[in-house]
Amino acid sequence: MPDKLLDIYQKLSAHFGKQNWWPAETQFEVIVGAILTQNTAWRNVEKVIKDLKSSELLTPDGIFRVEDSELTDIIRSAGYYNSKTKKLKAFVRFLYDGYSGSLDLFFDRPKEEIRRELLSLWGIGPETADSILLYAGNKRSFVVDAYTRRIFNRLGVVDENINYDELKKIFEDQIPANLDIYKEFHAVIVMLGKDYCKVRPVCKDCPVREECLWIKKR
DNA sequence: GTCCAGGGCCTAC
DNA sequence: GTAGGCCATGGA
Repeated sequence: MPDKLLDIYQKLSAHFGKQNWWPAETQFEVIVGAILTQNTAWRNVEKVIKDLKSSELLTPDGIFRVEDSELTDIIRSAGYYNSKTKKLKAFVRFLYDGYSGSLDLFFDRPKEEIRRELLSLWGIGPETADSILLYAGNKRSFVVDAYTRRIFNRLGVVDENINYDELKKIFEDQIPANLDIYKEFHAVIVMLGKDYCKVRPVCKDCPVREECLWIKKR
């Protein structure tokens, strides 16, 4: 069944509707959100984004200039505030060092090159790099997260211990080379994960329960 | 009180 | 190269 992934996508898409991810007004807001939401519930990030905006700090220049202690204070409710302060600072320092603080310059290169560079930064791992590439840079780079691995393991598509790059490649090999599908597929995966496919799943009314092997062998 | 959330880094084997 | 510990808040 070569089109299994697309089949799942159609079902999720029909069930959840268009998500128009990532919810952000600027490229930089996507990047900040991607770092702040690492292992953190999005609702805890929303407040911080709002506060950064009202403090007029949600720009490369703003993050570059703000004192570490003030930044830590503002992002506190997103958790891991010490390391996230360092991560945000590391990114804007890199952006100024290499690209005069310009995201347009930064993104105006082949995606493989951008990805390697993002991964070399402290605090940016594969998921954050791919989120930035896809939702801030509009590059086709599929985002894999804990939900993706859990869901497609339960659906019988992959082993639960499959590594990040292998799982990413499976998606990129099988879905159409379409930016909108890349964005929406990951978005509805997260919706499914949040609403149904949690660590302790809520299988009643799950839109893909018919194809879920995990339910059957439970 | 316990578990979990749109990860990633560091250290030990 | 990988398993385990660590980082921390807020909601269920």
